[in-house]
Amino acid sequence: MEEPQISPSEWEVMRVVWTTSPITSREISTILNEKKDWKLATTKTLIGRLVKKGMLTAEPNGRQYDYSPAVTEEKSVEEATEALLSQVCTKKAGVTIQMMLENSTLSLSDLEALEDVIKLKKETAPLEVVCSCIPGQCSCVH
Amino acid sequence: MEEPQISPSEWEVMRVVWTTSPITSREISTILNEKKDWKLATTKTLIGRLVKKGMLTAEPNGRQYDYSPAVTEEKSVEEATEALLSQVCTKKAGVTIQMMLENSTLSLSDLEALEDVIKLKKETAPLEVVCSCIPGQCSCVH
DNA sequence: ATTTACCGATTACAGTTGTAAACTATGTTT
DNA sequence: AAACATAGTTTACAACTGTAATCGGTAAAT
Repeated sequence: MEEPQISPSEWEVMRVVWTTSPITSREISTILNEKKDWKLATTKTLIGRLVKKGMLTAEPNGRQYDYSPAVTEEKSVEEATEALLSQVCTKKAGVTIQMMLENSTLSLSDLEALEDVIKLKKETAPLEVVCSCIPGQCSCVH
Repeated sequence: MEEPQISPSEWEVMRVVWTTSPITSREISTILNEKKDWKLATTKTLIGRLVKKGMLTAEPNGRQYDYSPAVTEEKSVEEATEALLSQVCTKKAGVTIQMMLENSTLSLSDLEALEDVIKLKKETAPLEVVCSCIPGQCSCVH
């Protein structure tokens, strides 16, 4: 029952389809040639796997297909962030996000938006986050 | 020259060693039994792979080894966050971080620390982040 | 001294991922 | 009509992952 994941190479393809859809395999391949030294066959393989995983839909159009995303980029990014945060103790989510912040270039409006979110969250923020790690997988004292 | 990555299952082992080291394979296995239905052999395989990848050091102690981390958790988490952000347009780093923020439980002091970082970043923040995606992989107008 | 328990190392084996060639069928060009 | 180009599909194959059994050696227990 595990949700199929989008692998890094597959993600390259998804980004193209998220940006432009419907789109053909040849167009996807042409776009990706700017970044990846992939043969057309490689791109086709990745597209095929994404269709099988239910990440892309394939609409027949003549003798070829028009591909479109079956999942949104937002949802996919969200799942990726959840996967990341699931790997650290809940108490470390703060410093992890802080690290990302420090390592990213953000615009003034990005930062203001973040401030707004933080301001809101402060209204209901706990004094302390509870750790739910099993004993031995983080340094919190249970 | 690719840096070997820590797989999700291997990450479970790393978390134990980051928390307690030096530590033996049996101790690691015992701790993880709380969370994973792994046989001792499975844990040993993962430990072996981590040693081979240079993520753990193995110090002989009698007829067994004491394992310790060869990489820090901070550095590893940092690389994981970089990998995540490399998958989205630089212009979307802000909303991505915002999403993580919204989906996380953070303490008051976490939020205040974030505010401090943001305040500092605002001093040198650009009005707009430049996108460096190849054409077709994001919706920015180049 | 044997037997037993336990250690790391080797082998196993299917599924995923990265990367692509070969194949089949159908349009297109000459 | 024959040759060619092109679309998707099938097959390939090594590396990595998840999960574990088995093996070979040694320390401990009888």
